Amino acid sequence: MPQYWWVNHKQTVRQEIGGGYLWSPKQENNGARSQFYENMRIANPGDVVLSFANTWIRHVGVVEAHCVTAPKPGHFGASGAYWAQDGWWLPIRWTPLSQPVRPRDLADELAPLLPRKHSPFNAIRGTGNQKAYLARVERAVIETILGRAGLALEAVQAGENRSFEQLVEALDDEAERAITQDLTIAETERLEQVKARRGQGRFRANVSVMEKACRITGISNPDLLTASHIKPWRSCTTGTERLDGNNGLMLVPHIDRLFDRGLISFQDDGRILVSPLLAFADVQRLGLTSALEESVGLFTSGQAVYLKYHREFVFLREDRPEARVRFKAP
DNA sequence: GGGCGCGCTGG
DNA sequence: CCAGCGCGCCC
Repeated sequence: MPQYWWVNHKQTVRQEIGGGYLWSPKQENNGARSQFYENMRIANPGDVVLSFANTWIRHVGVVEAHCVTAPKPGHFGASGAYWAQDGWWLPIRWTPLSQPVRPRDLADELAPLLPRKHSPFNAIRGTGNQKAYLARVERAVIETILGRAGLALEAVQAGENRSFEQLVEALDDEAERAITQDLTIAETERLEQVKARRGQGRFRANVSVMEKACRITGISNPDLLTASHIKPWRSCTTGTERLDGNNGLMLVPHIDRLFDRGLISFQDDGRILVSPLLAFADVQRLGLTSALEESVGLFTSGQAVYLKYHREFVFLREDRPEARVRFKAP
């Protein structure tokens, strides 16, 4: 069953509609959790989203794939200058409404359908709710809005979504262009940084020195392992970060993706943490259950330490204390 | 299209 | 309580 969402995004509506995505920070600037940002991770492919901006709903979208960690889009410009550099990126296939809808005109109909908390819209005042970004709504809200727009929900859902791999490729292509166009970096160095995107070259060599097997599955055959970034390659801001073996794990490829989505991660005591968003069936299918049982004590002094922070994980090494991030209990 | 006040959320 | 943040409104 799909879920239904409503996004308030006046500040970035042009970029997000034009680019076919939603982007949000992972937490508020003071580190506080935001349900509206967490919803970016809860959204599934096939979910339906209403786009609200400047008092109008002008687009409806279908979520194309799960969110991934990604840097703040460069073309946001001055909008959201205070947002963190890294956030959640959720690909959306948008459809414009030939008859845009002003929810204020439907306030009486919407009032009983909207949630009491985390509502994107105040039906009494007839205004969008400040603070709300991606908000969960009932199917009936979508049907009411689309009914007024003269558009069937089925027509919106019909159509091909791009695959997760295609979308992530396109996202990474952007980061790669930035590197290849940066002529302040020597050409050989640019090449190595680009190779690191695929877990190849000097990056792989650096990681393999310290990581001899996949820490989740225990697989040690190098042919089956990908050199994966802990801080994703597309989010790295320096060549050092892109090539640093400290910023890597040898993982089997589908585990690599789970890291990218923040669904599995290491705690600083070495335990593997599985996000509640990952279904238990997935955990079993991946063969993670035994790893979970035996996961305590994977790390010894001097090895990489992983910290849980609002269900997102950053890494640090004891030999790089300047990069230390304070542990915050969930 | 950018700045300011307002009201909801979370700490 | 206060801080943060995105809307409505204003220009």
